[in-house]
Amino acid sequence: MGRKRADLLQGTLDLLVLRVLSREDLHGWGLSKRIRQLSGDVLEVNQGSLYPALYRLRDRGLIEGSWGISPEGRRARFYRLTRAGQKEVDAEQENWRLFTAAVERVLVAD
Amino acid sequence: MGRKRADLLQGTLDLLVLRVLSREDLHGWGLSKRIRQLSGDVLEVNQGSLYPALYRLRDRGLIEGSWGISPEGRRARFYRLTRAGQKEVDAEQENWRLFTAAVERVLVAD
DNA sequence: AGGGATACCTTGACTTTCTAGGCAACCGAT
DNA sequence: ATCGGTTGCCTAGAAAGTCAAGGTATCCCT
Repeated sequence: MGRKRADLLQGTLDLLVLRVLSREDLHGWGLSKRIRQLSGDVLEVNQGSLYPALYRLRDRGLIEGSWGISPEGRRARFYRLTRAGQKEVDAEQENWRLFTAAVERVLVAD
Repeated sequence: MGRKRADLLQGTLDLLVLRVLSREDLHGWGLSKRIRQLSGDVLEVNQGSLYPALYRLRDRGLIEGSWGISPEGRRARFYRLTRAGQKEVDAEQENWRLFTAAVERVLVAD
């Protein structure tokens, strides 16, 4: 019900995850912290949204996961972009830009 | 399943409707055409999304509707912003800007 | 008579997100 | 030794918004 700040708009989470993973392989927990940090503490990624999103992306063949050891020395599953994911992130970002530009046009119309 | 663009991101429709109504009173059909036109034919508003959105906004007390005659001479329900709606549109727009700026920061990081 | 445009409205499925948990291992402090 | 905090993964159920696909009615033009 209440609209908090930090609530994500449907569809943006996939793009954010893909874009961050396009720069570095990360595990879920780290991804969450990275997105929050990069966004300047504006975007909060819920675990309950993140993991389902990762499985979605994996099922679509855009990312792959493998177990490893986190910088903190814990067992963690690291994700990396597949070839398809590298293409998808560019497409989705282009899309996002087109979309926000269109919204902006409506917002500022004369 | 397929993701077309023109699909709206959840949450933006309310803002678009409020912003357009903040400049002119319109009925559903006209609102739909106006948003498409202002966005440069990028944003398509489905009737099945628009009417529920209008009722939501009405139930939240942000807009009011009244029957009238459209420019084409047809019976149509015109909506206008309430006082609360005028405040809300500014708040939601500010919110949208903060959100997109945060996303952009993640997208272009280093 | 028929088709197209205008205009309103509803239903059901679908997708995504959120809330709110659970589980486990590790670490520092008491 | 145990307690709380952190790291880390995962899931179930509910809530919300959008979409596809309808239906209804009136008006106008051919």
